Amino acid sequence: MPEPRYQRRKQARPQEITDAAFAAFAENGYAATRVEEVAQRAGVSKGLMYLYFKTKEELFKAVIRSVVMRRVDALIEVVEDTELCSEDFMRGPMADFMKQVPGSPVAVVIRLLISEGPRHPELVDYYYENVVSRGLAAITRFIDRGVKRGEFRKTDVSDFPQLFLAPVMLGMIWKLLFAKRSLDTDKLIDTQIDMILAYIKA
Amino acid sequence: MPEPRYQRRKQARPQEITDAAFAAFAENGYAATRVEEVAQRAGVSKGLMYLYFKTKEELFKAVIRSVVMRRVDALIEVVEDTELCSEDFMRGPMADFMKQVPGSPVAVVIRLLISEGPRHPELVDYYYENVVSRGLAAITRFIDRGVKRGEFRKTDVSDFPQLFLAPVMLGMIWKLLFAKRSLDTDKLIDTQIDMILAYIKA
DNA sequence: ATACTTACTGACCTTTCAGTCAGTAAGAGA
DNA sequence: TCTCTTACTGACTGAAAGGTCAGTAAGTAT
Repeated sequence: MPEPRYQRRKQARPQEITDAAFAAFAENGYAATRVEEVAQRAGVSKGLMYLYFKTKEELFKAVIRSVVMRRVDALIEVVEDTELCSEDFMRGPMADFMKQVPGSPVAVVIRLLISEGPRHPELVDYYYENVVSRGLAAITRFIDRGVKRGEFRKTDVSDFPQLFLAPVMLGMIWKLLFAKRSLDTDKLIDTQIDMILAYIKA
Repeated sequence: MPEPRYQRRKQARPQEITDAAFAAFAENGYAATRVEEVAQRAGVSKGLMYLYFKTKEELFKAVIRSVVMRRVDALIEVVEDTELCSEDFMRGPMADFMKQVPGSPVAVVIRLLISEGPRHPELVDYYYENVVSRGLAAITRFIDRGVKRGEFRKTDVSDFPQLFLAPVMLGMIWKLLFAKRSLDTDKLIDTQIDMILAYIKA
């Protein structure tokens, strides 16, 4: 009895292909990744790729979406349901969240968006609406709540939630480009949080 | 008498080609830019390109180097030769410098490095040695000088000059990806400087 | 003018890769 | 066991783009 040459797995394929594509894109970027290489990683023929994704570009979009989907709501939920006082929250759960971003798949997505974004405006919009915009809004709500509770002064910071992202962003880029020149991203983030707190505490 | 079909300009060519390539890369990124398109922009035949640059990759490196060369020392000189007190310097010349980075060619270089850097480690090293490392060192010296003068407290900030870059970096990426969602980069930078000052002032 | 050097051209070669499709076999149903 | 459907394969195609090179003409020296 001959070993079956392949299994039919219609329902699992998209995930498998998407995962393989993510790994390949993470290593080499979009342009330098061949569809056939993704197929090999996914243990699938090149032809099948085009059964599930009409073009390489569609595959790219699917990859971004799948990564985004999986971990959007993490921060937002944490922010809304905490019982800690604002300072403890910033130094605790919020700092932890920020620290793990630079090493996460999100960093890869950002890199891909920076490289390919200008040629895929709808994708950038999608990412903005589903991640950036919601994340920033959550931070702003958090700050305003602190103000309302009398823990924080009223400052420019609630207009610039990006101040929280800035060191995370820099940490991401640094890790990506200058991996061998070490930078203590965690401490960088802690210091930024210290500064913000010193600046806004009532 | 027939119009000459071209001029020979051996010495001016490299610059011209490099400038054209920078413009093309800025618009479409490295991978999506055809050598022939660069040639057209430079008003030159495709063949000539390969006379001055052995490969497309060599051209890419030359572009990065030429941009870097032209404006490395700006910040560093300004920092060293000022007579302002540290706070005024940070709010004045230093802030101005930081604010103009996101719209400058440096932003394009960063984007190119993020996209292609992982495949050109020597180029990343070159950029790190000539720009990042020297820039950060200048900032650290500036902070330490402030401490020595009694203007600043001794804080973590002199270990993390990246805190100055972080909002600049975020501003760059934002402009690149989310151009249509406005962000007041200047005010973001001012706020970060406010925060840093509040944190380190003696 | 004439001979000579070489910056420059543009047609061509070659490779690479996204995308296609005729055919095959896995697995479900009868 | 024998269909029958369709998930899947892999050889193929066409086009795009990096790179080459024989030839041409701009400029220079004599």
